[in-house]
Amino acid sequence: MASRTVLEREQTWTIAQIAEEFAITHRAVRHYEELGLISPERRGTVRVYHRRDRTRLALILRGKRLGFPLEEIRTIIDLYDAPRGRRSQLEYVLTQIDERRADLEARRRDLDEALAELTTFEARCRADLAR
Amino acid sequence: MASRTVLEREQTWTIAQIAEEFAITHRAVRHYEELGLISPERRGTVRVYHRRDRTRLALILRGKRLGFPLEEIRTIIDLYDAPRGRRSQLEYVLTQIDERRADLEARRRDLDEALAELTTFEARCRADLAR
DNA sequence: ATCCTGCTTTACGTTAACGTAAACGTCAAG
DNA sequence: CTTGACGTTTACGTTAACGTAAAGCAGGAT
Repeated sequence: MASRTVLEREQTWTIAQIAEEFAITHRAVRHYEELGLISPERRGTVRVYHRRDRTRLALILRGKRLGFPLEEIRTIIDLYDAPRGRRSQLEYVLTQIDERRADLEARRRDLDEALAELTTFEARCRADLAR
Repeated sequence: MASRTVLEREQTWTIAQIAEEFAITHRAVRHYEELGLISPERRGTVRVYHRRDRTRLALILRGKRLGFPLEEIRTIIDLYDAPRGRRSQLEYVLTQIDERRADLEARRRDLDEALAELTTFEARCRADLAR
């Protein structure tokens, strides 16, 4: 029993460690919490972060890099650990997944287009240079 | 000479037509102008838009869909019709292109990652559903 | 006991990207 | 010649995503 508690005691982090590791400010971390994107444990008044929170933070930051607003990011990552008990809920989640996929694929088309233009433009520049 | 002027008279658009076509407001169009992203001709006090402006607007909106800030979008599309006269300028433009490409490819990695996760998540949901 | 360090809340400030009047010019139609 | 229908400038309002003090608690070191 003693070894069990030791082995299963999962690691936690402070807000400073989290901020440091993800290269953001504590203010930003709390802001994400205010918007309901993460909800760390409270020990008394102090925030304690678990692996779950780190996972969500990684998703948040990737969402930001992709240019999504925080509110939208929230609905997305909430989707990932939504209760998928009843059949109706599962079906709802599946439709949401489809919407998300459509959005992401549209973005990828834009992105590939931009990259393609960049390539042909570079070719023109190199041609000018070789002149 | 008469046919020449008729044939070469290039088409122009009003701000209302532009806004309509791109599904944005006239206010947004003027905002982009204030930030120097487009610079339509002036006939007296009135704005006259040419094909060039439409091209830039398309680039602006795609940049927005990709989540870039307008200031950054400006530097990007300015790059496209920067003067590439002197060799030094061409070389500068080429380095800029490389930076842009790196940025876009990083985004694509994020995007593909997100899509992959979505796919495995969907599989889990479908499995749950088939239970 | 006090001091420092880290954490907390509260609250006002800031930047970006427009929205939203307000108030005025203009030109073709009635 | 007076409406409209568009166009223009000026300017203040709004939302998102934090930044930036300010002021206070809490626990370990001296």
